Amino acid sequence: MTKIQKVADLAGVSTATVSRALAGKPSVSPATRSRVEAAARELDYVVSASASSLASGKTRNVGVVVPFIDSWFYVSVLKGIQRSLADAGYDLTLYHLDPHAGDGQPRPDNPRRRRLFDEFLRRGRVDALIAVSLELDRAELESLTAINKPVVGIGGPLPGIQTLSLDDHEVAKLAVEHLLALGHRSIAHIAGDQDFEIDFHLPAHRREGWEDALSGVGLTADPSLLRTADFTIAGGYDATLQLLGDPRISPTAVFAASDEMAIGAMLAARDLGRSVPGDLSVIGIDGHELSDFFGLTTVDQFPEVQGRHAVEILLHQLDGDRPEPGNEDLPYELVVRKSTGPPPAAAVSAS
Amino acid sequence: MTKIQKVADLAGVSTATVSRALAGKPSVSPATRSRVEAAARELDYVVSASASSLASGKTRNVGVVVPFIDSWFYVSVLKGIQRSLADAGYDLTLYHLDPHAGDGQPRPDNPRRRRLFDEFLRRGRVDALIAVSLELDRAELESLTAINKPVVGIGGPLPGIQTLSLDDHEVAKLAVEHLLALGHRSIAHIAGDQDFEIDFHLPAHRREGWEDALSGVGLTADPSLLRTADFTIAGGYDATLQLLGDPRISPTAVFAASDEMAIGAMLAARDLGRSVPGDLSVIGIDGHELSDFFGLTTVDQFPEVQGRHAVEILLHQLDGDRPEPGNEDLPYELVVRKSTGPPPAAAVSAS
DNA sequence: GTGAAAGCGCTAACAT
DNA sequence: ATGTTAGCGCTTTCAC
Repeated sequence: MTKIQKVADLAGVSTATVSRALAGKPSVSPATRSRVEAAARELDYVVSASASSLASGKTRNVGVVVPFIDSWFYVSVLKGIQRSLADAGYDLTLYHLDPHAGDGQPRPDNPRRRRLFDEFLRRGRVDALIAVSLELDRAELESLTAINKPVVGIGGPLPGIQTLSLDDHEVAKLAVEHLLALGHRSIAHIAGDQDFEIDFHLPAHRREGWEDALSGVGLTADPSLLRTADFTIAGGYDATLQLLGDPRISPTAVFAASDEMAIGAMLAARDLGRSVPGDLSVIGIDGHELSDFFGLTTVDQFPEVQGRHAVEILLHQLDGDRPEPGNEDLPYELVVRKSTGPPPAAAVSAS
Repeated sequence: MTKIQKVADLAGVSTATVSRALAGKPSVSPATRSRVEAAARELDYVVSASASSLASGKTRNVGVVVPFIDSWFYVSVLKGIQRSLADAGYDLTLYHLDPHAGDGQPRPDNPRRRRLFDEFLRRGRVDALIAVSLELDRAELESLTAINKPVVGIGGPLPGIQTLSLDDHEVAKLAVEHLLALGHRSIAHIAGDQDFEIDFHLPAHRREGWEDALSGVGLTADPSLLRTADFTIAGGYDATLQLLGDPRISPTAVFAASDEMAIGAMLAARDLGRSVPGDLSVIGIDGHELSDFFGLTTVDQFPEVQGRHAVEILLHQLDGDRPEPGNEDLPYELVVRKSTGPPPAAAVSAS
């Protein structure tokens, strides 16, 4: 392995100058810089990450913690993060804390989780951290502030930390208002179930958005029009089977808390011989890659952009900018496709 | 930050002993060991990753290179890798080399790719590397062997490197033979398109498996029964529309090179009023999470297990075991669900 | 089984 | 603009 001294010798300068030249510091004359660069290239020299980190205290590596790595949303966010980080010359160390695998609630005594906070993050392997949909308890927040490294959270709020999050309440309201504007009055909701409440009560916020949009036009959310599912296509399918099979209700539209559940709803409607949107309108939230294929109307939340934005903030903080604790709302956008339309004439006249 | 000297002081031993005790070395008396552990706990001490790496040459970090991070297969492999690595106390640094974003073919001059091999991997940030579906050229293979770190490839073969791979030819043959055994004689194939040939010619191998299975029973693969698509549901849907719309052919079954394309085929058949498997049988390859929901018959390739297995091999090599260059076949399994059945009676009598 | 001491390879004052 | 030097915090011979 070639080390810095050799490069210094070949270039006829000191190791300090080599270090400066290669780090792109301004205080190096152009001539020297190019001689050093030539020598480094000649010798195929690459700085040792550990030596550099030890001496400088910087790793050029960012940790990312996600609750799931096999769900579309998190993967999209991760993709955005990875791209931006790579472009900035940073590595990305991936940590996974599956709340469904016991990495969730029982915080104080969850070994995986403790280990992440007590060991992995404190080994000094990362310069900063991005926490996606992680609700942290007091102790964890303290660990984070104790290591004194920039942290940005996607999903929030998190006290003392800069976070980005979607206004789930407003997003849901927008989706339901789209249906109301089309004339729907019996709007069912497929909410995320308990297991996902860990993410800052996302299911509850979206459910409340549904309720509020309805009361906005003088309607009350009918509990029998509410079903919960696990955010998957299969879950949405089952929930819709229940909704459409119940003779006591007759929803003309379904608002699902995720695109995957909405797609499940579309498939269920079709299997029951109901046309979408002729007999039933369906809307989701996400901007999932499949929503275009299925012609699903949705509220896009641009997860990849979320990841990119988080990195941007982090890089600023690493550049020395002061963090601005608090929560920033993320952009979203209603994308109307073919799964929503006016309610069937029968329903309108009946109401 | 607490450092090792403080722990040594508190425990009344030298820093060398603290290092040994905490690293679990055998040459420490039980009494000393527990005193050191207590002191470390008391002081909330965690070793500095960079100092440790610099002194020992080991990072306890593994690099993983994937071509895509937003496709089901790679995410599943990644999940398996991440879990196993975390359990073994290793971190995982994620590198992404998108062949579709110009990170593919033009190897010698692709900056992203060069940078990964020339810089990132040589900075000494990782102890080992897992390359998923990466076909490496001579120069890259040399870089890898030059850094003299364990490497295992998923997808292969790669000269001089230990690889794991699916026997795509056999897997495809099995899928088609399943259809043949049910009595099908007109079997279409939706192959992966050119863009994916980069992965060790996976599309070609699967297509050849289709051809060979057919010739095994004296049939010839009809070129008009072959379509290509991009491995997505939408792609499979379109391809199937073409296949079923062409009046000159009348396939009774479709073998798709991936589950997502197979699901697209099922949806297309349904939209055209053909029942699956009544009018058309469909089989895929993957074991995708959606295949169960759609009742898709498939050949499962257990991607998560692939990831776990790769880590297992790596850890052995890291433990000092000699690598065994060469390729190892991965397990697969035919999973019969409801998308395949005998061909319609009309087709059978017509043949 | 434990300690002393010599690095690991680089960066950052400080000096010039 | 460049060189000198003192670490960064740990691990690992080598002694004992």
